[in-house]
Amino acid sequence: MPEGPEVEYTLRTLKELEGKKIKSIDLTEISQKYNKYKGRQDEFTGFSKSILSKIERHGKFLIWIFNNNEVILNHLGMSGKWIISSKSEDNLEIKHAKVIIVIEDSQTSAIFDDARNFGQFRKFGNYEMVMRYSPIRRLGLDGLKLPFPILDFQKALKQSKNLKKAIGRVLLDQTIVAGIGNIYKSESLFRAKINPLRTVKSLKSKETEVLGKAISEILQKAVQSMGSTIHTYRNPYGEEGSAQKWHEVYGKAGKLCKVCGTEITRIVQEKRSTFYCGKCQL
DNA sequence: CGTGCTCCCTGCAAGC
DNA sequence: TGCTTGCAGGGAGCAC
Repeated sequence: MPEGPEVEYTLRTLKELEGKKIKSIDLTEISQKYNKYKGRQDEFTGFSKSILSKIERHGKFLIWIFNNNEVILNHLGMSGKWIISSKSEDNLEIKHAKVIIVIEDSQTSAIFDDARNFGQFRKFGNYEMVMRYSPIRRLGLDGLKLPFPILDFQKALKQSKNLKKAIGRVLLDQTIVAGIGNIYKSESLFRAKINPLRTVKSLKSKETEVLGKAISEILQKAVQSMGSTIHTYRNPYGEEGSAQKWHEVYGKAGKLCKVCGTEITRIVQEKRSTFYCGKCQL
């Protein structure tokens, strides 16, 4: 389940492709089963012979920039992953491959594999068009930015639309902090000892400061662990992350809190699971 | 323009 | 054992 840290780790790996010449960007046969890819191959023929100049991460989005000025907006969704392969026969074994980027004059290709089809891979005419695209334009501060901009975080929380909402749901709002997903939401609140049901309005300045620090520490630690592997996530070399080994509350409903021994609670906020310790988190 | 709602999709685990 | 059910998850696109 890629969140900001998993996308960041993916980016760092994919950066080895920067500066390389593209032979082709191909949508796979299986991709044509799905409306979001169907009949779109023509959009990607113009990338042949272009150079991949740079890949950027904006929140959980990856933006692929090419020297033909065209840009690809890419999101891993919940099950999407990139696989860097140096053997073409590998491609056949990847069951849900949607896109194959072949590098010129090498055996290397990058394959976008996305079992649940929540991922995105779409072309924009240029970089400015992507920046104007609403989900990108509205992204809030980057949760992985160092040092974490505490004051900006506190200011963003204070927007009137947030005040009556529970902090557990506001943390998933990418227009506030970009890069937090459901796992690190619960883990950050546990680290900050804040109950996910607390309204934003009820949080004292000191508490939001502690929360901001907790978010930053959790996300950084997750990147260092190569992300969390729950079900599907792998980095582009097929390696699993290890952040799930230090999760304190996520997915641990009914298990005992390591700090106080109380059973971890699972609740549903905005149709998303939230896990917390009712004793530690007030 | 922002907000809130439904839908997208498959693999896996739990329950029967 | 084998079937059904529910859950996992972030964003697109739409109506308002």
